[in-house]
Amino acid sequence: METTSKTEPAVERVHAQLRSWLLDGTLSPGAMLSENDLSSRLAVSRTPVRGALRRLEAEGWLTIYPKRGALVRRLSFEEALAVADARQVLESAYVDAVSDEARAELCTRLDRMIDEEQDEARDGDYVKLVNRTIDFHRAFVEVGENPVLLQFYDHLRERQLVMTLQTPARVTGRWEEFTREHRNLVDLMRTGDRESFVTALRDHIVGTHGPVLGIRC
Amino acid sequence: METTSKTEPAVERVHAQLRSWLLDGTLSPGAMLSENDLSSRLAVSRTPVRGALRRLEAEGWLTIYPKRGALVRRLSFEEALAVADARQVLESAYVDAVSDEARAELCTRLDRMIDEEQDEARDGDYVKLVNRTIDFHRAFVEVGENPVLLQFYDHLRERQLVMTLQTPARVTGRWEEFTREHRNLVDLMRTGDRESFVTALRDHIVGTHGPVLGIRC
DNA sequence: AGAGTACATCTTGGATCCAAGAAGGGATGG
DNA sequence: CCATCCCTTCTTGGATCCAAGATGTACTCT
Repeated sequence: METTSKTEPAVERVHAQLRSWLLDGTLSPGAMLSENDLSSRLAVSRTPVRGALRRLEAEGWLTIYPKRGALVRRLSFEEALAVADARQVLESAYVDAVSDEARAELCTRLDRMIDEEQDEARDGDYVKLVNRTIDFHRAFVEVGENPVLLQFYDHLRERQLVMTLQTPARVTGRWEEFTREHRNLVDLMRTGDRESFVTALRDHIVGTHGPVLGIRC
Repeated sequence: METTSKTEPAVERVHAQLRSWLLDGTLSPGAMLSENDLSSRLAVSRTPVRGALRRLEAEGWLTIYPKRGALVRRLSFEEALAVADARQVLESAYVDAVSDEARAELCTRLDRMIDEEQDEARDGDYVKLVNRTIDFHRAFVEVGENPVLLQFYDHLRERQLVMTLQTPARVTGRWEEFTREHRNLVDLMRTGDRESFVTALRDHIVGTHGPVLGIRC
């Protein structure tokens, strides 16, 4: 039987720490990681660090060059486009492939989320606002109730997050526009008009991440 | 130990070997892996084995229970359904989201593949036939020219492959039907009728994978 | 002086050592 | 006779040791 272990292995802690450093920009793409440095900084030996690096490599965060070191992967322009396109595919996957009740339920939920978006935009709480928009887009995938796709989607968003961290904050005063586009997406979702939804979503994603992709890479 | 190729680290070889063992059924779901056993069998120390296990864990093949060992993951019924659904989402992603020329080109290519399917079905070359059908379905994703999605798709197929290896039942006499359904899919793709394509694809995948809830087609 | 080479140093990869914990078995008590 | 507890043994996780390769520098030869 599987019982929960009392003590968490060091490799888990190291992996979690490195992962959070990757997500908050402490370790940015192009950085070269030293096992010695990490092990001394985390007060463990090189063994758990190596295990964590292997995992992060398999997760697509790093590329390990034999005898040379671990490099934090930087997405190419083509890969960044592919990530955005993949997001678009997943978010529009269930527009016309889910029951009417589920779709109606989703739309009321989305409406609530947009209302909260507007409140937070008024309050100027940008951090919450960003999280809210992430949840908004994620909801289009959640409705499919497919944990495999959802996990992959989260992976895509993490990659995008790292890319945006690289660019100097440029999202400032377009919240009104975003909210309007979000409302439009919900309307199209409600009517089940897949064709229009796809094009609107593409414009929205390209309009949001396009500058990031174009300016910086 | 000293004559190992200097360009390829041992951990790479171990990882590749374990991966192939997972794909050919030598290591089947539910198996418990022993580091000592693997290291002696592969004539390396436990160190590269551990690294390979970490990578395989991150790739979703194993779950490592601390202080207990590595278990080859067995997909639950719900996960198997999710994988099949995810495949369906990806294969139908570009039915109406790609240029007419690309779609026409794809369809002629698919027609050729079905012709070769029939040839091989006549010859009774089932191994080639299975690979051909895999290529057939993959082509629907390839047309999107999205390496990120394609890699994910391959991952899904690998998981399905392992599941089919688990089931002793082999589908042998339904090739005519499969070919007919494939022709139908190409027709729907050619007209760009997404609605019908999705339902036909769902029936096809469920019809083939449902009975054993492993894979086939 | 410039280029090529040899060396010194640093880092990673593999092997080994040691400790902690989990599984199994046997003894003991109810 | 069965359940519980302890002890032995085995496996994994972490730390350390050693070797091989890569980098950078300084020296030498033309």
